[in-house]
Amino acid sequence: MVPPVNSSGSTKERILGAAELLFAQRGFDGASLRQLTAAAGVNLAAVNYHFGSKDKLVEEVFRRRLDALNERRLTALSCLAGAPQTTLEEVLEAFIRPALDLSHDDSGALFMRVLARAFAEHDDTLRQFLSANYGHVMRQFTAEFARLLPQLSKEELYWRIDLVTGALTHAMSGFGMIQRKSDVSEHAHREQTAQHLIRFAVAGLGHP
Amino acid sequence: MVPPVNSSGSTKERILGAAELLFAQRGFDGASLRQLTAAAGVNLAAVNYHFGSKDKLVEEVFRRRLDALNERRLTALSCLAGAPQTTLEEVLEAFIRPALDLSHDDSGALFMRVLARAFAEHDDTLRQFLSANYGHVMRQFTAEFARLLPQLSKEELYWRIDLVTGALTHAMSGFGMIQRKSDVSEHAHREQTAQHLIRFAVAGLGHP
DNA sequence: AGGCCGTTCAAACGATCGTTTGAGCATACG
DNA sequence: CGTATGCTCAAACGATCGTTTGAACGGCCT
Repeated sequence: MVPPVNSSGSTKERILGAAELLFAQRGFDGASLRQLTAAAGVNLAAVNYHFGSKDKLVEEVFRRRLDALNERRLTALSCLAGAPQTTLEEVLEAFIRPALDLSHDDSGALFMRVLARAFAEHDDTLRQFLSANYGHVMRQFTAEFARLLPQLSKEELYWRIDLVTGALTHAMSGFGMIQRKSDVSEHAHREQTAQHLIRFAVAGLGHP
Repeated sequence: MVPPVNSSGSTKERILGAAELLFAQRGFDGASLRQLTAAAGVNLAAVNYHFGSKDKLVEEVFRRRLDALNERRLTALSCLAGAPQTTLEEVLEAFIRPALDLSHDDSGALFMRVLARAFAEHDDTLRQFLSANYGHVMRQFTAEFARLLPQLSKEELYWRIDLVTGALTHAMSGFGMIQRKSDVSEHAHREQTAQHLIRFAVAGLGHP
């Protein structure tokens, strides 16, 4: 049913790549270990051998991408902290750009779909994992937003951050689907996308 | 594992109610017909007898809510069309209010979770069903947005609508979770929520 | 009463699920 | 050379999945 796609890399990485693809296409429940290992071109037992269980594999799929993504986000944010006059747009750029760079290549775009699924699932185990491992990133950005938007009540700020998060997740989860017009360069398209997302986020967060 | 919850109504409606709850909690794949029929207090075979298959049951869960929801949206929109000077805020109110009214009661809020899941799933069958049955609603609102925001290019408008849709879906899918503070009335809380969503949507759609 | 029809029921169907097992293979080290 | 060690493999495990079956039940009509 699912043709083998990966023929390079270690067994662990072939599994992670195939998992990212099939989790994005069919969900965590929908993608079976048999489809997954067949697509990766590895034995069925390899998942339990290398990762322990299917759930641990799911966690590893997230960890592989989010570790690098959130590190880049925090780096970009700390670079801004040095500047005397940081703007809302710059902070949002520090948050959005790394995610856009990630979804630049196909597998990265697939991961954004996986992430959007995880948000919609409302699965407690997964939420606790994400909160425990990457909650500090969101907390740091939230603090910065609060500093830049002192006129907003705490409740109002949380509402806006929640709405912006939803918009960005929804938008970036669709990147694998929409066809880029061939008459614009890859770089120009990415720049346009970044502009759309950032200007929308600025308007949503900072409107009077 | 799942206690029976429904003890009133016809078999079909008990199934639909339990399906809404379990689809929201565990997803379309994750909720089995055995859990579902046990929660509804009906026999396992009742689903296939009354709905034909599990997939048809999923469609019926959507149809039951979306028929009324989108009819109310279109009614509210057509009421506005008569007025000489309609504002962006009024059109967004026509779109958002019916959904908020729906998620007023518990089962309605659960359905918003189901809807958010369907968006994240990117399932082709389900998308075609939604597009075929309710695409005209989105098209009508889009036309109204285009009329009210003539300065926006078609591409820019689609981007903003997509982002606003994502924000609203994300926000409303969480309504079942967050606890309302007991010191504000139900009605006041709903009014505040509506204000947050509408003002955000106005800012996201209409910013210069 | 008797036959019909819509509905419910327990039981079973084959398929597929995540996981485990134990043998087999290769490479590295003494 | 012998033997650990890390990994892969086919095969099987019990559980659970969606769906089907045929008998049983209950109200309604003639």
